[in-house]
This record gives sequence, C-alpha cells and structure tokens, in this order.
Amino acid sequence: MSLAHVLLTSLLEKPSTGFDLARRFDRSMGFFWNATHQQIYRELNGMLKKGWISTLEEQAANSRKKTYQVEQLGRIQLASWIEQQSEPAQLRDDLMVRLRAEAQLGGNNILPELERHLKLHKEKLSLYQTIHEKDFKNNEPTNRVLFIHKMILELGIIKEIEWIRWLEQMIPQLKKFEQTNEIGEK
Amino acid sequence: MSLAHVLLTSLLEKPSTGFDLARRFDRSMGFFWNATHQQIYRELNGMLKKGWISTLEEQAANSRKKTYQVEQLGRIQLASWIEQQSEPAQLRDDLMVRLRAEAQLGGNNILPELERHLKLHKEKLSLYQTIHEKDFKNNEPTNRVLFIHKMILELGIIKEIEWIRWLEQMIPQLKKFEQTNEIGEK
DNA sequence: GATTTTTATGCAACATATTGCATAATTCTG
DNA sequence: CAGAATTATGCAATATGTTGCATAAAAATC
Repeated sequence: MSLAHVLLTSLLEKPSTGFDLARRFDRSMGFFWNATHQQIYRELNGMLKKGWISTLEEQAANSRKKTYQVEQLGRIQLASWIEQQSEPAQLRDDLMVRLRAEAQLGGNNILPELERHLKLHKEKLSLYQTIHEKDFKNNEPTNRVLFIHKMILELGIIKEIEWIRWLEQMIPQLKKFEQTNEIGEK
Repeated sequence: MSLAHVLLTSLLEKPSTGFDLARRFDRSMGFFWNATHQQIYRELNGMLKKGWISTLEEQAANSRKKTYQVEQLGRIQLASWIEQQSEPAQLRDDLMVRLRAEAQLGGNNILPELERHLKLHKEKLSLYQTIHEKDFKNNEPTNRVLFIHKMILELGIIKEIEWIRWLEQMIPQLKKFEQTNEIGEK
C-alpha cells in the first residue's frame, strides 16, 4: 500500500488539500506514481481515521475545503515503510499487448495508435523539461533533497526520450512492411 | 481488462496450460505485462465460461492439467480490442516513492536497496540479452511478426540499460553526500 | 447578476490484483 | 521405492483501483 506513503511524502513537503495532491500527480509526481482523485480522497479519509494525518483548524467554516498535515504517527509509519524492500516496478503496457496481439492476428491498424503515443510522449517530455529548467537551472544542487528530486525528474526525462526514440524507429519500419504488402498484392 | 487479451495472444502463439502461461510471464512476456498464477487461472476460467477459449480434449484423464486453445469468439474479441485506444502506461514505482520519502525524512538507508535493484536490473538485462541472441541472431527479420517481437524485446533491453545507467550514476553521488555528512559531524 | 467553468469533495458499484492457504499429480534424488 | 522438489490448479479473503454519478462553493465570463 504505497499510495498512502506517496501522499504522506507529498504532505510533508507542504500541507495540502486532496485537490492539490491530485493536481500534483498530474505534474512532477505523475511519472512515478498516479492516482485518481477518488483514490486520493478515500486514502486521505483512511489516514485521517488512523491518525496519520489531521486537518488544519484554521479553515474557513463555510468551505468544504480541507487541508491536511502529517501527524507524528504518519511520520513513524513512513519511516518504517522506507526500510522495507520492494521489487522493481512491473510494467503493464497496453500498447505492447496490442502490438503483439496485432502481430499475431495480422492487420496493420496499429500505426495511428503508435503515432498518437509518440505525440503524447513528446508532450510529456516537454512538460518534464520545462519543470527541469524551472527547478534546476543551476547545474549541481549541493542540497541532498534537491539532488534526489533532480535525479528522479531526470529518470522521467530519460524514459520519455527512450520511448520517443523507439517509436521513431518502429513507425517507419512498420510502414515499410505495409508498402511491401501493397506491392505484393498488385 | 487486458490480462484476458495478453492470455489470448499467448494462446494464439501456442495452446498452453495456466502454468505454462505463468512461466512465460517470467520470461519474454514479463517486461510488458505481469500476473500471478492466481490471476491467470481465474481469468482462464472466466474466458472458458464466456466461450473465448476451450480445453483440448486429448488430455490424459487422470491428470489435472488443462491445455487451453483460442476459440473463434476469442479471436473476434481480441481483434475488436486491438482497435481501441489506450493511454501510455503509468508508472507506479515503489523505489522512487521511497527515495523521495527518504529525501524528505532524512537518513541515508536507501543505498543498499538501490544496490539491490541495480543487481536485479543487471540480471534482467542479461536474461533479455540471452533471449535476444537466441531468437534474433540474424540482424533483420523480414517477417513482420518476428520484427515486432524483436522490437518489443529491444524496448525491454533499452529500459533495463537506462535503469542500470541511472542507478550507477545515483549510487556514487549519494555516497558522496553520506561522506560529506560524516566529515561535517567530526 | 445570471451562466459557465473551475475548484473541491465524496458515495456506491464494480473490476482487478494480491496474499495465504489447500490440494494433488509428476518427476527427480538418494 | 521413500521423500523432496517441481509441476499444476484453485478457493476465499482482502486490498486496491476504476467508473459513473452527485454535490456545492468560488471564480471567471458574458
């Protein structure tokens, strides 16, 4: 159960509302974890009941907005969770399944989807690069926390670059097979 | 629900038992999809009920072993599923969460885990490279199916290489921070 | 100032995944 | 050939994730 621990980490950085957290998942957080607002609200309520987090009292009474902060119990929980081992993230990549299925069944309808993904990866890369420029202009952060954040972001950037490179190799070669077929049919 | 479609694709390649399929997930299949034997058996039973697959009759009667094959309904299902769009796989990487959490809480206990992951990625790379050498000795497959299989495998290889490269950059730099701390404390 | 959009939270139902346990045939090993 | 390891399947309980819907305050737009 690490969604809870992602949220705890995020809340340690800055007390936030569920909505804020959801937004952060769409940005810097998003490339190593994702969650819908539903999951986030449910998890926040769960952690509140367990006493890992609490709401700030200073909220305007008429608003539904709730800002959460980490309690001592949450810190202890997070610290002990860090010690645990975990296996490398295992992929579940729909596009690869489709590619392999399409290879098996024949047809050549996968190209538009590959091109769509190429575009999406380029957009994501561009987003990460913008964040990188904004947050890490100066080359070598002396601060350990900043260094780790920088490295995590750079891993995200590398992954997007590799996707783009792979797709840009894949697409023209699949097109070649398509042409070969057309010629063959004539 | 694409586990079903992974299994269909796998069964199209070769009629298999649940156990066979589970084993294949640990190998070439594993880097773009994973599943426990539990999920696989449950899904196979589900697909059997829906008539997407059937068992081969020729089984020895006294054995519990069941070999499944794809039915016409399964083929149709798979073909129509291929047409659908899907978003790029979203990561959920425990190690990145731990890194960021540890950055936030302080401490420097994450190094052994990073080193363990480095070892695991090297092992996986080595496994993929063995498969690559075995299956794709000749450089350019003229067969479209083989070409796709080769490219998928190469994506897996690239990803492992990038992990290794990243971890090998990360580990010594974190060690430097550790040393700096020790000197600071003297 | 009425309407739309964005911010903000949540329930309920359903789908999918994980974990621990249980079972039994088959093959390997001493 | 007895015992251990591997092959082979599955139930039940729990945990986690997704989808569709509902609500309402606050801010922006017309």
